Amino acid sequence: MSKRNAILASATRLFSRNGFQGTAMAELSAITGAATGTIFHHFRNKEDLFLQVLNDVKESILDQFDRHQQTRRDQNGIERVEGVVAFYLQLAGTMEDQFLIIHRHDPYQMAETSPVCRSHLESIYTCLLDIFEEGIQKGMQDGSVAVDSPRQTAMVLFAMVDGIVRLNTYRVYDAGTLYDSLMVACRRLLTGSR
Amino acid sequence: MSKRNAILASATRLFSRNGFQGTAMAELSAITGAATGTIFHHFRNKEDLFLQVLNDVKESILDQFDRHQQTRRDQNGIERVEGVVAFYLQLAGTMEDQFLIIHRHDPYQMAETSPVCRSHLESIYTCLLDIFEEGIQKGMQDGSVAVDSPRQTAMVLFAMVDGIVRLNTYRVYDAGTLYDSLMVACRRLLTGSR
DNA sequence: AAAAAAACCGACCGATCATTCGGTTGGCTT
DNA sequence: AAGCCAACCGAATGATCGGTCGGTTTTTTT
Repeated sequence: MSKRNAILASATRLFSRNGFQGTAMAELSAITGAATGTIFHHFRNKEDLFLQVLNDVKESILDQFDRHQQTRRDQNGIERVEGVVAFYLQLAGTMEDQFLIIHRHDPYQMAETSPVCRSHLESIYTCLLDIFEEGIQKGMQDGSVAVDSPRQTAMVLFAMVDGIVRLNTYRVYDAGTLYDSLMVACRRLLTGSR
Repeated sequence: MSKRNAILASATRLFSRNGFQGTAMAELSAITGAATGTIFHHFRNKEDLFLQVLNDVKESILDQFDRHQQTRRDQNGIERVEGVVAFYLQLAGTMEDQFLIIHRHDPYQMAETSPVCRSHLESIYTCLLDIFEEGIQKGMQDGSVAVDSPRQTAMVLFAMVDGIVRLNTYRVYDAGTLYDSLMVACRRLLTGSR
């Protein structure tokens, strides 16, 4: 692995665990074995490094969902939505660091001054909401889903699933056993019945 | 207002807007007019100050919900739950700073080393979940709510409502128009129908 | 193999950080 | 009025921070 990629990988872990301000370039240097000069040779400054990390996070998450979408073309609406929800929960576990970064306040704070950062965040949310909405709309056509507004339902659904993921990462309560309840809630939300 | 309270008030705003590490004691000193020596006279260190702020956040949030609960003794189960959801959304607007603090990663990170911090967080979540669960259980008795597990449903419901609040504060998408959709989702989740 | 370019190094810099400390003030008790 | 103590002050401190720079090594190009 090139030094640049090693820096990016370690930065992802440090930013997700300790946050933007809690991550020292000296620590990143010590972990990767790259001199601080090398880090600043590859990245203009700390914010630029964070932006590159966020870009990788965006690309890997969107890539995962694109791949998932292509394998589920035969399912009906509600099956697709439930599949996406399950896949989201699974990804939040396997790509913990990436999800932690977009769950922290760092990128949203940076988005207030950096259009690039805002663009990354919007890409992620647009993609996720589109996928939820697509399943809902398909369900409205094949009769497996009955809601008023597909977009708003997608947002509420996303807020619910993402909220569960957060409860899980915060570890104040054990939300790990909520999988079944979440699925029941998801089905109720989309059909109005069990 | 005493200097101590002025420090606490300004610290709440700074911690919520800029986070724990993004808040400088010198800035707090400049805003409040208190010398840095005065701040450290009232609070052992920065973490102690944050803990006091979090304690105030806990007390004010719990106080608000206690007061709200006492005025709704006549409603049936689902009305109470919907009332709590609406009140939660309203509070998230009027007590924006307090909610921002418990939405940041700062307290959860501190909770890993500080039992006091963890205790505050648990108090908040326990109280909120208990209130949701109480309404659900009342609804199961009077027939207005039909779910399997009241506690798990309370968690899913809370995750959904809190997720909407987060979507709102992050401002990547305008979630301000989701009020009606959230209420519909809430009702469906609790009854299995519109 | 020579030259050019890119990757890499680590000592160094100025700024900023949380925290300390010796001293002053003002109200309360005796 | 004397004594006391908590509130308050702000200059000073040592550590740490992001970032720079002049130089060396490695890779690519010609």
